[in-house]
Amino acid sequence: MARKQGSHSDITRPRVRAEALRLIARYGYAAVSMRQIAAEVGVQVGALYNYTADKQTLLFDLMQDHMEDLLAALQSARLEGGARDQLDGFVRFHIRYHLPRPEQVFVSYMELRNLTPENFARIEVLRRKYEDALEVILALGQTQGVFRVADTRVATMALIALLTGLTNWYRSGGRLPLGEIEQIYLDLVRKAVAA
Amino acid sequence: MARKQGSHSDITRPRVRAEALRLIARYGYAAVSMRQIAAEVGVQVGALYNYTADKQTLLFDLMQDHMEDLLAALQSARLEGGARDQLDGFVRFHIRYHLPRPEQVFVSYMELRNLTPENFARIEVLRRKYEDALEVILALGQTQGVFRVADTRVATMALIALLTGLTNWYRSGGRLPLGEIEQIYLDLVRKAVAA
DNA sequence: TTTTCAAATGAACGATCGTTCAGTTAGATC
DNA sequence: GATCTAACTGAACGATCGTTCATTTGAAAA
Repeated sequence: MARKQGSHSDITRPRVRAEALRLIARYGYAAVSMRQIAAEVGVQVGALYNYTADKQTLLFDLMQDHMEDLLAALQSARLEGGARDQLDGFVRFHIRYHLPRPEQVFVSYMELRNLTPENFARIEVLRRKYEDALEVILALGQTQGVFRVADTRVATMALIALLTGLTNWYRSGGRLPLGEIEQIYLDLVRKAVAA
Repeated sequence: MARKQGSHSDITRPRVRAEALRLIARYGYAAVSMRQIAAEVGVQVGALYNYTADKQTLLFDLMQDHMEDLLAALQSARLEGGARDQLDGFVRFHIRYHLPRPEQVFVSYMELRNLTPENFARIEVLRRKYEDALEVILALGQTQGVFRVADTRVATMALIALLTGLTNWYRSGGRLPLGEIEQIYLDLVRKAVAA
């Protein structure tokens, strides 16, 4: 009979994920050893292999979970209305989803080269879906005449880079409150694509 | 008497730098061994230590050289005229300097966490100088009334992220020629900060 | 109380790591 | 041709790496 309550794995499994994410975000995948992760969790290194096939899979799972959670949250946001409203919604969603998760964002953008080619391809599919959601909005605004960009794909890449950059320098408790920064980014994006 | 012509070090030294840069850009600092670098150069690993004190210094030197070359090139660009002209000049300079150097850009932005705290602080000073050059332009345009941004510092960080993002996805021989992409980015930046 | 097995230990595997250094080599200098 | 020395080799150092596995542990199930 499988143990259903108080099972150690229910506690240890998420802790492995959490400590791996924290350490990899801080020191990088290649610089973090399985022994370091185990020490932070409070187990011996061998115990980690009850929860992951190998180190590579642990990294991939962290990145895949992040991308799938991101896409699910975007779906739940249910962006509606005209292109302008949808763009506002996307910008707000992006900022509010990413800022509280600096470690996931950092790992998902910095450790791509440490994925095997197969795993890399699978993450790229998910990332592309997210980019496409923005491009669809830009294309809609273009046909509605409320946006004017020379190329929706280039504008998409540019805007996502602009938005994601915020995660790299924003620190809570900084000079400006989050709401104000959100408004500034909203203004920059609106103007950049305005007709 | 020191050998002045045909000295092996005149050949080996730049090759060590070049192969280290190439490998680190591809696999990451922590994932590249001194033996890999030596093998690419075509020497034994011990020979590398004629050219660098240790692996950390090799990384730091690559990043410092990049930042100093960047700042020197920016000085040489001699941006003049009104704020609008200076902003155009900065955007063009940034794109034209960074795009031919994807490896330097990649390493300088991705390997910051692998620097010792002392070396990190020294690189940050250089990076801040570059950011400040753009912020001065934005502040000038703000007082001249040709730009309108809610916060010059936030706008600076946002624009640099937007511009640097180009280096991450641009591949020569892609769908659009470089000149066209440059024009698209120029339009996005101009509109984003427009009064 | 006894049984059961998920969960974790602890030790070991071969491989690789950054770094050091005594010794060899080969080209410029005399 | 002899001398000199910058440049490099080749071997070694202790440490650490990812991964495996027989064994132990302890709490739920019987």
